[in-house]
Amino acid sequence: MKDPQFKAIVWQTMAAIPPGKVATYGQIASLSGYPGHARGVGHILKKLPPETLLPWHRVINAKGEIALPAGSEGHQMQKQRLEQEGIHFQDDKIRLRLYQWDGIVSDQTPET
DNA sequence: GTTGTGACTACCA
DNA sequence: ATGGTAGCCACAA
Repeated sequence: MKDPQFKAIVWQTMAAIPPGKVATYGQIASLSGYPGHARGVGHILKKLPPETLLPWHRVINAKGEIALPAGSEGHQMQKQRLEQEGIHFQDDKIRLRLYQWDGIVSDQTPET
């Protein structure tokens, strides 16, 4: 679809992620009203300016890890920020995945 | 205009 | 459980 609002909505959804919690691209897309558009979200994040105030670091892939290439600038920063928010990592993978805010649905933890 | 690429996912083998 | 494939979208050339 060609919804010019897509980007804006994604931004809002992303901004709604509370500290200490993270969401996957797919969740962002779904919550934004566009299920299945995870990739679009990813691209939008990439397009975000470095000085953005959006909590882009709280967005991770479905595997529970940082989507950015390991070793890249963003990857390191994101990991650092997440740990700063109290999110525990385990071999570059997030252990706690809490998708739950504003009374919105929650996701189960794979593995557990 | 089409083609290719990418901070993704879900599904099937 | 791991690996390959197809579907999605936005953007650059």
